[in-house]
Amino acid sequence: MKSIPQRAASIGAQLHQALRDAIVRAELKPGTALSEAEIAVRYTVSRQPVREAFIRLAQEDLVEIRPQRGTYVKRIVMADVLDARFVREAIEVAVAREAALKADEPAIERLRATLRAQGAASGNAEFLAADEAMHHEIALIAGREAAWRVVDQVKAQMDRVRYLSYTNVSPAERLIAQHGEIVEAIAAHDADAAEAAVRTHMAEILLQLPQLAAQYPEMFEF
Amino acid sequence: MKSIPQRAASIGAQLHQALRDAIVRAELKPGTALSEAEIAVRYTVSRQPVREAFIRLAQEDLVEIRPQRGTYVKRIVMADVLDARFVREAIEVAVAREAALKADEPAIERLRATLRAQGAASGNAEFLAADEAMHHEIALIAGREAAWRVVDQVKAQMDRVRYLSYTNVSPAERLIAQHGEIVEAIAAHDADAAEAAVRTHMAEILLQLPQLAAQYPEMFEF
DNA sequence: CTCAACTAACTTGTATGGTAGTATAGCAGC
DNA sequence: GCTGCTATACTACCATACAAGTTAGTTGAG
Repeated sequence: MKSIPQRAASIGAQLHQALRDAIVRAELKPGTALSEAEIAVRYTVSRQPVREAFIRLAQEDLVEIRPQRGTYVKRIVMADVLDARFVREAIEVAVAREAALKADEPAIERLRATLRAQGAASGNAEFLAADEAMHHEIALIAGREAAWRVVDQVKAQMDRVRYLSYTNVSPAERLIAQHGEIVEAIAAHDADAAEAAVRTHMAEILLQLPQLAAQYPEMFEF
Repeated sequence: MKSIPQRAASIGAQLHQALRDAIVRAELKPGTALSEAEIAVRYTVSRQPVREAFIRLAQEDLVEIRPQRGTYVKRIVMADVLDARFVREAIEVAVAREAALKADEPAIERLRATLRAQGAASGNAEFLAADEAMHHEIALIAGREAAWRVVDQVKAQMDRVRYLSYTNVSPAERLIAQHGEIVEAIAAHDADAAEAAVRTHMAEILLQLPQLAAQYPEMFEF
């Protein structure tokens, strides 16, 4: 871990990261009005970097810029979440199949390690981080880092939903068990089983969605 | 076609669109140095909107902004093209399967119409536009507009390759025949056949890539 | 009381000046 | 001829000022 000086990222980029996190974690609630000027004074920077961060966020569909009117945290649109799920399933199925073919012993051990880490996680945020690490690791094993970046972008819409409830609707053990099946399928180099396990896992969010939409209606659209 | 006044998009957004087109069509060659100031005078606007357009392009991996150094049109990275292909295949396979299940008679007729339009297309740009229309139509039939937006973004890396050669390596008849198979599979509501046809079609670019990389080495990296 | 017009306080969009970091060409010294 | 410093001409980045559009509230006429 030789993290050399590494020129600090531009203010605009830092802001983008910070705001993105806040939106995904629902600290900035859907529908909230942002304002270049307001954010600028809060972070004691000029409006320009804030504006640039907004542009990045708009391109990720996390905020909506309405010219001369204001910039708003996008409400969670049911259809968008379902579409994100669809895309994510398609990509992750293909990734998992490749991982099942390519996985060697050390790779499998790394997967099992992330599984144990997730079991030991305490708290919602930590659990979700471990969840993400697991999926990311599979992509790395398949040698599809770029594909993971697409998934990472798309799944922001899904994560917003997951962060809504501190105690997830789906119990942790259930999700960990699903992860276990994926890992074992990959370890067995069984691509079909891996595909099936991923599809089952990806269907899980469908169970949470209606309940959360009923619980937080002001955050959803439609 | 009632194109109401429709507030003109911001200069930054217009520039983004224009530059994106120019890059994908290889009018701006890979490796070219851009410059906020230079583009600004060329379009007679200030540097700020140019800067914002650059940020958008950077997020799409079409340019690389090197702080205090310059902004460059990204070279075509072989691995990126292959990854884009991988993601696109994963998504379009899933989309085609859904389309095969959902397609009704008028939808099938629209597909056949795009096929005829492609046969009548003259010139490379027109042909590629028809190609894109075909894939887009399938996504619309499946009701996966959002998924198509992801494909559209990812496939920019592939289109850059396709625009390199005015006479595509793969003859038009061959590609049209492949499209025909996809359409007929969807018309027959045969999801498995549709999947197979899409995978065959997506493999086509793999044949062009090595030849083009050899022909235009200065545009590639690695 | 009703409603239209004006005003004031917002919003994002654009232009411009200045700053700091980077690359390069030229010159001095060896 | 080669190396190392220095001036200079770039670059992206940030701050600030101004412009133009939107919205809400207030005021005044009917």
